[in-house]
Amino acid sequence: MPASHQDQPVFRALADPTRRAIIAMLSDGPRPIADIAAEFDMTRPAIAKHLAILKEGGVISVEAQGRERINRLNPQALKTAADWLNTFDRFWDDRLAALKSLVETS
Amino acid sequence: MPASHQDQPVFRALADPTRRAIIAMLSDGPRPIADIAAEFDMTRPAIAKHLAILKEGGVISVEAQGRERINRLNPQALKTAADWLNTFDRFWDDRLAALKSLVETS
DNA sequence: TTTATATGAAACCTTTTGGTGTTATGTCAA
DNA sequence: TTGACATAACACCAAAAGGTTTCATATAAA
Repeated sequence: MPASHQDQPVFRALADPTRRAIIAMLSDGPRPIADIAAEFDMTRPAIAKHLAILKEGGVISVEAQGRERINRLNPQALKTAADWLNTFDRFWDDRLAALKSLVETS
Repeated sequence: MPASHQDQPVFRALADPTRRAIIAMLSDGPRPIADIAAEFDMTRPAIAKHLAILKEGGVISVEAQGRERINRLNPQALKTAADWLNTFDRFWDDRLAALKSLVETS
């Protein structure tokens, strides 16, 4: 899987430590903004901006539920980035690479 | 493998499309700066800055050779980022996840 | 030794990023 | 219906990012 121009929003989303922490947090289940913001030493608008960038990257989807907006992780976007990185896994993991190609061609 | 503060320089290095292109380029073998810069519509100092950021992230190492400086890919740093992302692979690849745990415990 | 080449390094500029505070809006609950 | 709550939507700011041009320095080659 070659480097694609389309990957940019995902990698941008991953570039900030706060956003990676949000990703990890949402992997335990969806949450509203205020709930997320409570975990950080940062104002809610700042978190809202991070969520907007995560959404642009397709990393989360947002669903309105009454007056709350539920943020849900969309792992497929992470797979995009993982796929690109795993292109290089021949450099560090020959055993796994061999197995993977076996599985994928079966 | 949990999100680590230590990962930041690597993810920062990956955030720019030019730098990802350089990474892909160096995966075919080490190159001097001018050689890399020739492939981009950008001045050499700009490329030099990107290389500095890649080096900060541990993604490349630089070795002086006469008046040239050879830039060599260091895949281990990429593994750091890949490991973090692959933490989420249970969401998209159950078959591979199962196999992986099998391999890793053998 | 002179000249060309490969790079480093500094000064500068514009845009983006990551924050803040404030105000407006829609929804739930008393 | 009134008040509290969850969020959106500014306007604003400082610092970092991503470029540029210019100049200095070290090495190779003529």
